[in-house]
Amino acid sequence: MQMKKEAVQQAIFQSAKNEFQEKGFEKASLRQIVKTAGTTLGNFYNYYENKEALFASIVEGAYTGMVQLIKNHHQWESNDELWDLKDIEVWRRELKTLITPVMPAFTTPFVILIEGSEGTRFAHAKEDLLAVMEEHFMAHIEEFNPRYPNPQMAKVMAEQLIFGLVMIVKNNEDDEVRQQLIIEEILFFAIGIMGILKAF
Amino acid sequence: MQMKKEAVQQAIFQSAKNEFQEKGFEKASLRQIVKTAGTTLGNFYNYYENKEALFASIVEGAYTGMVQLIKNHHQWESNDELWDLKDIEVWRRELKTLITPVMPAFTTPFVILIEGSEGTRFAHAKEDLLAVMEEHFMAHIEEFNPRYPNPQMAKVMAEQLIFGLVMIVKNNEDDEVRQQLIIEEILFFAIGIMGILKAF
Amino acid sequence: MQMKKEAVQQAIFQSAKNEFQEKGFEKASLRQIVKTAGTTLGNFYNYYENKEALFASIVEGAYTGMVQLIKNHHQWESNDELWDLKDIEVWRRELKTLITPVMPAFTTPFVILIEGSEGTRFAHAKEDLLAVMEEHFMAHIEEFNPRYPNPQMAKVMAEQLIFGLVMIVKNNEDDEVRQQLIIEEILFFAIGIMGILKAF
Amino acid sequence: MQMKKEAVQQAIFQSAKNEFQEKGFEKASLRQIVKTAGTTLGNFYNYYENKEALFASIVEGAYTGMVQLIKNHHQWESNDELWDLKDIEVWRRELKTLITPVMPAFTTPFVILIEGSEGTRFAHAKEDLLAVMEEHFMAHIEEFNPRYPNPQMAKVMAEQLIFGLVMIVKNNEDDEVRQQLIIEEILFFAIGIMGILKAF
DNA sequence: AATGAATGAGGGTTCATTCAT
DNA sequence: AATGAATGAACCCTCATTCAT
Repeated sequence: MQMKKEAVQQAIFQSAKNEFQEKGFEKASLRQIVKTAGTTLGNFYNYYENKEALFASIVEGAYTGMVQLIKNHHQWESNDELWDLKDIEVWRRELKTLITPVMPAFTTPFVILIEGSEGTRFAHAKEDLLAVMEEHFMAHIEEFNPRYPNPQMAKVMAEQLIFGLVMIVKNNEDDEVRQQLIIEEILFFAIGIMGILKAF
Repeated sequence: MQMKKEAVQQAIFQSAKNEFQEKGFEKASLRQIVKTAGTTLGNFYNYYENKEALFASIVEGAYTGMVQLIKNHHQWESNDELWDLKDIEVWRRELKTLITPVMPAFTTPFVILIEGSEGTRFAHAKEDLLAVMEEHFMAHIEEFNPRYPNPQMAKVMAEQLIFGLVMIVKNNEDDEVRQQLIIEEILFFAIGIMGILKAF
Repeated sequence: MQMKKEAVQQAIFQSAKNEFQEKGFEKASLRQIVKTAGTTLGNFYNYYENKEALFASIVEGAYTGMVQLIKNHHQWESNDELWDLKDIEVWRRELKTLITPVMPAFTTPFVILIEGSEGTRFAHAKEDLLAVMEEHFMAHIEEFNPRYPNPQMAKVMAEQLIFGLVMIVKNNEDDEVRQQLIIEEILFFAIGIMGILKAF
Repeated sequence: MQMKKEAVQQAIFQSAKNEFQEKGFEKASLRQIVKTAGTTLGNFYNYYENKEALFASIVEGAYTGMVQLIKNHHQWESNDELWDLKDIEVWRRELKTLITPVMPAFTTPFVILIEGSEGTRFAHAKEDLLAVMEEHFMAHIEEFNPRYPNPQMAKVMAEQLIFGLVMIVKNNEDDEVRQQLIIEEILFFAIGIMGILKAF
């Protein structure tokens, strides 16, 4: 019973994407993955070196994309004059052009990378992204209201925003929809933060 | 070597709370729990029927509390006249009185219930809370801007808010701090949502 | 079906000693060991941390004994005036008093340590002993015939002597017999070496 | 990508020789062998029936050579008048002419046959050779000192001599050097044995 | 001649749970 | 109340071998 190589590889890859998204790296079972893919455990090792290599093959692209994003994160700030605009629709348009080029980053592998990489060499990815985001939020607090008494919110915000992005990707297959929701998400954060900072 | 019954039970209970919070139900190891508790695997079964019963003992209170909260969630709406207040400090004061009675709900067991109950009979708890919250956010959309083109954000908001509460509890031991951050969190959501809804 | 703890531990230990001696660490099968010991694989881990810990429990004593022997190996030289004695029976008596205190080193665990420790943290033991022995033989060559044209024999001698000791232990259970044969072995080496060195 | 048949066969053969010498039959990995040989597992079976057939192809010559040597071993004795010669240099010359014709026997395949054939139909080869050698040494004991109280040394000697030959071949590539060391080895044994026998 | 897909058995290890003591 | 011996299933992984292409 022989299949085309690529077909099995693809079957394993897809099956693994599902399993890893549902359970994360550690809880995911190779036995389950290969069963769903319609092959055997022994045969799996004709396609991937081991469990972690399979995981890496799924997540690697998302990881390097994320690293790039982090490296260029100072560019985000450059557009912060937005904050002064009164018309929210202008924000939406601006955000759209800003977001479009990084949209490829927000796919299922990104979700797996953030939520499911404990136990792998990518485990630090989430922390790294988190650190950058927290710093970013902290900078905003410093800028707009250095006397804001709850700076711990910067971390909460960071975790929440990343989690929100993950949820958007997870619950929506369509690229267009994802982009629109991400725009709303960012808008929501911008407005919310300005709101709680302004008042003190 | 015999200890007072209650002391052992407490040791197991505390140790389990840590283990379950760190790893969730499925990844948590009874061997690790009893080792930290200073007893043995065999003895464990003198105190709890099995792994899930131990989990239940930790999470049950938080669960029934959550169910109560959900049952009474129509009361939340009643105070939504808040939304019209201009002075954000008034909101903060109002929220404080609103939040205080439900603060006991937001403790470690709540975190475990939401994040770590996969594989137990409490697995649905998160979904239930989520459904109510989503409905709640949806109602706000309906009320303030029925033509808002991204109603999927209701679910994102719901997941995000719950996650935010979990993060606040997880990262802050002090009750006072927790409460303050939860107030900021809710404020943040209120302002953010109003912001993205208003404009259309 | 419950046995006395010590009985099972002993059964595993003995079974493992056989298996390790026959196959060495890497080829030895835990499944085979526990089957011979009359227990199950799962139960094995109630007695030993893992395969290597079991191996270590067998070999550790022999290893530290060997290290001591090596540390004190300069004492061997001090008695080399023996070499001048004409009467071989005097040698035998001298060797007996020399050998007696180190006899406990030459047991089955020593055999396993030398022959079967590849793949464990004891893998270097054989090399260490070898190096000391080779150096020892080389010193004799230097002393008695620095012009001997085949100094590579020092290494061959070293490997052969160690191997001979291992064989003696392996093929003879009785302590008395072992000691006598070891004496003959050393005598044999002494005479043989002097013989091939003298002539040049 | 097709190679000349013989070239592939040779590549496998050489690669296998290394692998079998390093690890022995059972621990040797066909996957490793074919990888080093630059071909694939599947293709391997176009050249050899299975793992053991490959092993046999390497070892067969050494085995039949050894069998011949054993069959003719009575000839060894015929030259034992050597033992009476006083001048060791004469022995060396005599041994050289005696050894030269059998030198082709002492090559890598011989090493593999002796050290690495466990798990194959050649497993008994070492025992066979050993038996003959032991008998040989025993005969010397009978001849020179029938009252020697440690006849078990015959077996030790046999094992040691074979092992020594293996070590010499293993550690020295050059044929000339091998031959010289083998001569020294035999000399060493002759002198050593005479030494320990004489005295009783 | 050559590839690599597929199988099935075996390797060491961890786990929750049961039960005799 | 407490121990730890015992089980059986599941985990990831490697292996020699077969076979369709």
